[in-house]
Amino acid sequence: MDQLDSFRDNSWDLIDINSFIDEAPSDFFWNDQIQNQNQRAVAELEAPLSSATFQEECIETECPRKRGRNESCSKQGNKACRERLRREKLNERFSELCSVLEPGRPVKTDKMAILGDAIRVLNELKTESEEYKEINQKLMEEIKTLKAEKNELREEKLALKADKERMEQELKATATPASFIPPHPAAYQPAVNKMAVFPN
Amino acid sequence: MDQLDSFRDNSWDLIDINSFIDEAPSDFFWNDQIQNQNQRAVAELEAPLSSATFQEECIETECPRKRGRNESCSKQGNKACRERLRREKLNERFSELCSVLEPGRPVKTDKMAILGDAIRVLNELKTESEEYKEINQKLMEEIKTLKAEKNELREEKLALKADKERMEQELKATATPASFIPPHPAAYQPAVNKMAVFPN
DNA sequence: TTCGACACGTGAGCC
DNA sequence: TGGCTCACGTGTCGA
Repeated sequence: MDQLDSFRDNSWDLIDINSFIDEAPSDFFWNDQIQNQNQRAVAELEAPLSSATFQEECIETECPRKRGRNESCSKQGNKACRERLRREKLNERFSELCSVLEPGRPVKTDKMAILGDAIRVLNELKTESEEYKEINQKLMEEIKTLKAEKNELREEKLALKADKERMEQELKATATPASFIPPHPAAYQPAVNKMAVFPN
Repeated sequence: MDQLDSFRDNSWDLIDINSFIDEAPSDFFWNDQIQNQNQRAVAELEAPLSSATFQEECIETECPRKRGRNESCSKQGNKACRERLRREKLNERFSELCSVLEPGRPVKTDKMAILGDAIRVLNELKTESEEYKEINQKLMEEIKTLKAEKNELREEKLALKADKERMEQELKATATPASFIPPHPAAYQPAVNKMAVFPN
């Protein structure tokens, strides 16, 4: 505000200059430049050396008519441009981080919020991953137990099957010889059982 | 961007200004304070109001040492101080993010690297979590299958057991004289009941 | 008007 | 020595 006013106070000479050299009167963006120029003017006034270098870079980058943003002054050697490039790269990282954070379209631009979200999401994902890992552990243990039980059952089943087959053979064998004499009457009860189980 | 370009566009007049006022004898003490003072001088020249506040601040903080940091000028209302506070807060976020990123002690200070790491770790955790989730799914399916198989085995085992026991009874029964022929199955039922109730 | 968020150019300091 | 990262103060813009 104050600066702006003061800029206006001192901007007249620049306006004059612009009216001379600038064939693009539709350029309304010289506020900063003017301010910067003023600062630089003073800096140069007091530091001729730095002013010289600044002069150089201004000359070398030239940018006679370059209203369009981009890397018009990507010319190396210019510290300000390099710094701006660095800032742009940083902002790209921010955007990238933001897009990774939430694939939802609208990309935030608030750096503070992006960092905060990143911290939050990072912690959430960490705990989530950890929880899944624990669940996995338990599931695998359960699988292990189930497999063991299954094996046990299978063995028992095989054993029973073997017993059954053996007994089937035994039954066949005992059914034929007429000379066979049972040792004790109680042993005949099963026959009754069989009758009951397979009445038909 | 535009400002910069336009700034360059108009930079020559500054050079001219320099050529006017420059000639400055090579003073070798152009340290920051002087620079700041110069800038402030210009600011004041252009903005008497803000310059007053700024002066105050400078007096109160003194600022003999440029990067003397800390909150010496925590004076509210000062834009520069607020901006610095904002920067500090942002840096805190960066540190926090970094510590979340790698609990390993050494905290990085490279913002670009921190953001890059954040993006990387975020993606890694995402895929990791996703993988765990898939594995969980498969493990649960496997458990389901195993349980089904186990149940099947148990049923088969029970059936075999029943068969076996039946056959055991049968064997005992067949041990009786081959000439024995039961007159009627129903007559033997009580005996079966007795057997069932007192199997031993 | 004021305040927050950014971009800017620049000096400091570190390899 | 130059190129970098950062801190700084400031201008701008939108709410």
